[in-house]
Amino acid sequence: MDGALGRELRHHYLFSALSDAQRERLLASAERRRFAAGESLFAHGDVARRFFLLRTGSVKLYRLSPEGGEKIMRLIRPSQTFAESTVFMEEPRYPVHGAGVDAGEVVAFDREAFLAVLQESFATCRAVMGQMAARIQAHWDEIETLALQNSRYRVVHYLLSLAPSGARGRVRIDLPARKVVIAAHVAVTPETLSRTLRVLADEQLIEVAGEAVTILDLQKLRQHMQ
Amino acid sequence: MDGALGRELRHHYLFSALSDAQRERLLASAERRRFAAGESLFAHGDVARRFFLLRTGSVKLYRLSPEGGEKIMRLIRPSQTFAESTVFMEEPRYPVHGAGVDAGEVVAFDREAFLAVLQESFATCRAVMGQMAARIQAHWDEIETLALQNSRYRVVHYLLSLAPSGARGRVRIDLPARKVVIAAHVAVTPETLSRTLRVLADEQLIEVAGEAVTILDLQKLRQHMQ
DNA sequence: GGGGCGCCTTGACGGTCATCAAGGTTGCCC
DNA sequence: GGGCAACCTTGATGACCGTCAAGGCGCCCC
Repeated sequence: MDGALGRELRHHYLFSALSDAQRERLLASAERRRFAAGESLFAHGDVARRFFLLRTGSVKLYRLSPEGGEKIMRLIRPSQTFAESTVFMEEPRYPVHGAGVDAGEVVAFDREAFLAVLQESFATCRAVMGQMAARIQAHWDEIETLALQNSRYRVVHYLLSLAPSGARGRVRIDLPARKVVIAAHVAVTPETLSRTLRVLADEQLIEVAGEAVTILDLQKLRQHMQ
Repeated sequence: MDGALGRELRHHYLFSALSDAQRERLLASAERRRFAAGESLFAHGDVARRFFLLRTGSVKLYRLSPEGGEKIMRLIRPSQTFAESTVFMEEPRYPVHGAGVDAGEVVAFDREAFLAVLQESFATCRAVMGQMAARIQAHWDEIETLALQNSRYRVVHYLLSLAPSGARGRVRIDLPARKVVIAAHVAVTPETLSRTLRVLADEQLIEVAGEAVTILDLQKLRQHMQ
């Protein structure tokens, strides 16, 4: 057992309402797993016996288009959980592919063990439901982004979604991944992403330096969406 | 109290695990509401005190794009619930607009009352979580659809999503709404939808008669997506 | 330091689809 | 039946963005 991991769980809000004994039970059936960049964690359609907590590195959830293009549906950052929703499916199967972007480590929790613990803790049930509600809301946002006809709006919408909610004025953003990955996430080609950022920079709306994007005036950029 | 509604709830899987007393408590705080075509039920950003069960008619959940175009995110059919996820938000606000498409009636349940009942019923918690998991999966599918670059794929993908899962060969589908509405749902213009259906018909893949679309060969249409 | 390899950028071109505009079809009401 | 209003279809045009191709830039390793 790993003390650091135990502490991490105690502060993770999916697990914070559990007793120490319950957390230990969960961890007893969990598996820690290192993964390399590009390594697959699970495939779309696989039977889902586990869900995950990312400790380090980054992970992409994606699907493959008919032509083989990969559409990234979500980028996972450390201390986020993913594939929790499979826990509640009648016939649990992963609805997407999951693979490493940058090497790291996940904790893979056992579905059955988690369900057993949930049964004893309404507070944790609520946390899980809250988490899923947040996911659903994030999906609405993403669906909205993708439905935006032109790529410029999609990119701007995405940049705005990365800015802290309370922010104003000048905001520095670190892109969570390489630009190819970002492009796959907003459903444009890397070329178009590059060009779009260029135009935005030319219009003095942003500055780009590698993976650091600075929004020069948040309000002004927001207005551009209207 | 309405006996028919009570019976309906007993067979709805979000409520079926409740005792009669619990169902009555819920209904006591619920409101029945008739709505007209186009009438708003709630606006994006409104504080959410209620979630809904549609009894008759149809409802659209949508957002407005910068230019004022309306992107329909989900079409609700009778006996479906919607906006359940707001129940679990810290600061509950509707994440989309909701309005009638065809006139009908909803039951509006009180958020707090539902939470109180949930606390007493793990089985219902599980049903809710299952429901939300299904929503999340549906969202993945929709996000995938929208990320598909060309409109033809989007339309075909949508038609396929309407076919019963076990079906084969010739399948008749009734579009769940007028074509303008469908178009807004797959994020194309009505003109493009019309042309796309025309082409598919010319290629002997489907037949269109008003709101009835017949897929002539399901397998063949599926292959067209690869 | 130089070569090679990713990654990103820039350019040219063509297909797809949104837009604008007009015509057709259906159903309803007087 | 005639007129009107939705809704849908069809046509013409042009902008946008995906594709292909080439060039630049940083980084690592020899």
